[in-house]
Amino acid sequence: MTEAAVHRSLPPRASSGPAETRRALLAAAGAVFAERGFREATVRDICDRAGANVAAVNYHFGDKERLYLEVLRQAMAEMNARYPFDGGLPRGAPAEVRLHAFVHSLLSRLFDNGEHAWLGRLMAREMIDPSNALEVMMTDRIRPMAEHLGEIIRELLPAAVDEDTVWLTGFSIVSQCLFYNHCRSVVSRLRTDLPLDHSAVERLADHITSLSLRGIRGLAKTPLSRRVSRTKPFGAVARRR
Amino acid sequence: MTEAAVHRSLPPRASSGPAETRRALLAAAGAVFAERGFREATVRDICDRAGANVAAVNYHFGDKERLYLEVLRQAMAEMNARYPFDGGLPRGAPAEVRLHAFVHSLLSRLFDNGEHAWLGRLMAREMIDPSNALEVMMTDRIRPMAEHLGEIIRELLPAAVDEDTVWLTGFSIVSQCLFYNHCRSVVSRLRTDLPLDHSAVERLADHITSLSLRGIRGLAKTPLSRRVSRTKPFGAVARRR
DNA sequence: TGACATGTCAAACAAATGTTTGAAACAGTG
DNA sequence: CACTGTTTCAAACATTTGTTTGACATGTCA
Repeated sequence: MTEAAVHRSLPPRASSGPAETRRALLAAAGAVFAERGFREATVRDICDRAGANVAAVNYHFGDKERLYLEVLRQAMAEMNARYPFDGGLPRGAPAEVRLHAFVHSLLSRLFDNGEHAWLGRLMAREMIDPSNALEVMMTDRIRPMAEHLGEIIRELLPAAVDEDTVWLTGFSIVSQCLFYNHCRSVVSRLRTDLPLDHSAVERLADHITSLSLRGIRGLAKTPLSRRVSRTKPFGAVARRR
Repeated sequence: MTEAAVHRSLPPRASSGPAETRRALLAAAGAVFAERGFREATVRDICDRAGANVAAVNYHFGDKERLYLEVLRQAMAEMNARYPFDGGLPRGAPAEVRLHAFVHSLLSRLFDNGEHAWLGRLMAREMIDPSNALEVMMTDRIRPMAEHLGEIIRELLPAAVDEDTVWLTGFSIVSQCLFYNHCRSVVSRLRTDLPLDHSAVERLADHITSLSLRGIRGLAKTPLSRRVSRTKPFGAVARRR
């Protein structure tokens, strides 16, 4: 029995007590891990922000790494529920509309400024410095997202197109969204007047979707024109020119 | 006598000596900084790999941070010279061709596997965790690159188009390239058969360039169709729907 | 050769950090 | 109240890490 007041019907939401300590630790840890990265984040900093003792992390979570994984799991679950990549659209909607909803949902998530706003930064860190947490991200979010986007793209392309092209097209679309997450610091240094928050989502989603749709439609009509002869399928050994 | 010929006119490129120590430290530091990040990289690790004493970093560079900045400066200079973003093309070449050269050059740089292959990773780190080094990157490479790409895009778009659109289009193009740098770990987990080295450059450059060109050309013809009414210029306050 | 500047090295230092510990505070139960 | 299990806390511990230090080696040059 980890909690003292189980026999009461009220949840222990007082401003102190074990459950509150746990919650405060998770909240503080998310911010600190995203701000500083796993290694550079210190449990002392986390505990200070949570108003808890240094030993609290080890008592409640075992060690720093298990706290990290728990933080990630909770934030992923909440953000996945808040931003479904179908944007709440039915599967029968036109592919163009579903693509726009996908892009809009992804951008909204990246520009979220709520409790878990730090998740984007934390995920960017994991992609550069993969740890066990990246596998959680892959199965919980990235693989399902890729699956969903692949369906949309296949609907927009002729059936004859190969899988490589579907993937490359998906990467092209996702990359345009993630750019504002991974390169936020660069964008704000290049264009200081460009707001990198939810107020930019509509404009960016429209831009990315329309540019990509035209790119895809053209691809459907003209299957790589003359360039197809210069390219090799992946897996083939390419020689330097 | 570790090196016999310092007093001669020959540069001290023997396998030991002060200059060689410096060189070995720079080489080792680049790899370690990119692998582990500035903070997590240890001078002991760097010195071990360089075959030097722990005190060598402080003796030759003052402190860890000045070593870091020196590493970055040297690698940037070498990579900037090796991969000019105009791809060696004259300014008079058609914009479509120059765009392809730009994308090809950027991808080649990201997939470089030479002495400074680690620079891409180090830059990705800086974008997530900006330090003084990011300013060096901005002035040495990113701002000139943005300038160059802007010229190409303006040539491809009607003169009447606003600057915001030029920037967004540039971001769309660059993002598709950087994706394979920042999200390399994710891509390789999604498609294990996709080679993320120079053998993929041709294919990726063709894909990104053609998709983007169609997107741009469509933008030139149809200026955002009905969607233009839903978007606001940056700087205007956007309301939630 | 002998003084001198330059590099190199092992050892030590001080600060930071994840974790442990033992005591104290607390709450619930008989 | 006494007893028990849970939670908190200050202090301590063991490592790691950037940097310093003083001795020693090396090459230069008068």
